[in-house]
Amino acid sequence: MTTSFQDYQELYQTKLIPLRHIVEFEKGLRLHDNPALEYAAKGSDRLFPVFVIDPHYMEPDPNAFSPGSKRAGLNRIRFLLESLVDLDLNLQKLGSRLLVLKGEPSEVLFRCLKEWSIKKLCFEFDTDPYYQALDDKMKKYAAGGGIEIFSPVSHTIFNPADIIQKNGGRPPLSYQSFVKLAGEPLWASSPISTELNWLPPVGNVGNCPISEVPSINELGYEDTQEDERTPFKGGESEALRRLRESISNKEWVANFEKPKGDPSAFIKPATTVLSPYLKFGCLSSRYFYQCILEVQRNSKRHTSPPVSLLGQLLWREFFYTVAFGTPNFDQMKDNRICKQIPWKDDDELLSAWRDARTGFPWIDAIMVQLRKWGWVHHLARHCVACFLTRGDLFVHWEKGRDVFERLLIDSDWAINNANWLWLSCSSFFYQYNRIYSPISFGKKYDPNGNYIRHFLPILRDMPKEYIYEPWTAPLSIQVKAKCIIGKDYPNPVVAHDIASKECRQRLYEAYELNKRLNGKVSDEDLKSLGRKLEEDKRPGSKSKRLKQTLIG
DNA sequence: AGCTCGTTGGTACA
DNA sequence: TGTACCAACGAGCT
Repeated sequence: MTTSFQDYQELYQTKLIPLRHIVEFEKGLRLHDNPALEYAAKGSDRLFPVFVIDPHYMEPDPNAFSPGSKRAGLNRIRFLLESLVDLDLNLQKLGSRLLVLKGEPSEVLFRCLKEWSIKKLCFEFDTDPYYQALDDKMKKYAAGGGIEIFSPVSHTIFNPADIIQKNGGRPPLSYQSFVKLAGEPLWASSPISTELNWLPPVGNVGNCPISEVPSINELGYEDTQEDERTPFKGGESEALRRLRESISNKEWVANFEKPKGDPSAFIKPATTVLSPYLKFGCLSSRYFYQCILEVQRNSKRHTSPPVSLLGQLLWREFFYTVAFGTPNFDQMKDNRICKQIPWKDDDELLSAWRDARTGFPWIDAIMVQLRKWGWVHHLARHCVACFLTRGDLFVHWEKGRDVFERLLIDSDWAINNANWLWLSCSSFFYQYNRIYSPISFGKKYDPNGNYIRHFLPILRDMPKEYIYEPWTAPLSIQVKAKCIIGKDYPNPVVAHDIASKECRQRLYEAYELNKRLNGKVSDEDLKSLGRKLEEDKRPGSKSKRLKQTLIG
């Protein structure tokens, strides 16, 4: 004989069956300011803190271009595992623990809900398409089973849906209009909860296969050497330590100006490096916001958005909002805010860029740091993204996006795609004449080339006069520096002066096409422009025309 | 239709 | 270190 749903209701009310809740962690790997966790804990007798290891995300992929899974490089997987270990430890301090399960997340969760007779399922609201799909499945299932779902917005400061609604159903497309719409968060003047001092005990897990947080080896990876690993350690504890360290220098916080940061600083990075902790929710963006606000209130003067530290958090909010409100945000096709541009499909140029073989030391050093550390300075990201797309190689921004998405420990679906749209002049930013020089930009910050020497040791002994353009060094100098260009270090894949001019011309024509067709550019239109541009490139081509003739 | 403004360019010149 | 010039974009507002 089975027990009906109504019978269960009565049993719960009379407390014959303890009230069992699940808090499921996706991002939000923290105890502080975690509304889903607090709500799940409230009024429950048994709390099951769950994390599901999705093989799709975590299983080794031997075909990938770098160690890791299909979707994530090993540095980010390690960062995630460290964050889970820390979360588990922090839960244990309150008499709870993290229950790790493996499998397709919705299947695993359905089973848990059934096996543990769960009444409430709580998880943080997530705007990423991958989690939206999962969360929708869970909501449908729960609705059919009389299970309450609580899914608060706590990964971002503002609710993207609110902002979009305020703007008449479409996301604002400029930073300033976003800031105006967003205003101050409701809780800006009243402290948010950051202390959690009690959790209900974990219930009997029955037949569900629970494991500890796996190690890298247990997931099937061979561990990399220490100098190939990111120096940044995952977890809430490390996030809060880093936060306190950053904000302890009040003057630095108050006077922060992003564009003035030094992209070549690597012993002590010019920014907080809190991005990976925000990405995984080891650090609450709302708590971070509150901390910065407090420093500003106690300072005589401080910088303002967009360049201030608070302004950086608002960029994150802006991009989350646009990404949430724009269908096909992560591609050029069928993306209403993305310019249609006939990018080249050139795997050789792409792999030269990806594998740090462009022959431009500034670019290659950044790509080495990206691969080893999983983090590079914001402006360094700009340089390599511009170089790959509109600046020099004219390779599709989606290709570069994929590489960043894999290698960055802070790679975040909304922010990564937004920045590639930005840097490729596909959306948000359109001044395609402004191209970062792969030679002079880095030199400005680091004339001696210390950054290059560190990440490209083959160029360690190259005199500073040539280190940004080693192909110009006389052979005798190359011999003395033990680095022959073309043998020990590659020749440049393009001549920057020529390549960048050509890119400008291509962008000009693509913009003209978008204007003429009012953004409705078909595949055929794009292909035909692509062919025309290739034709123009040929020396002595009859169809070669300059901008001036087109304007006239 | 016209206006202002825009997270962070490069180069030449004072 | 500051400024003019390059060439001239779109979003959002009036």
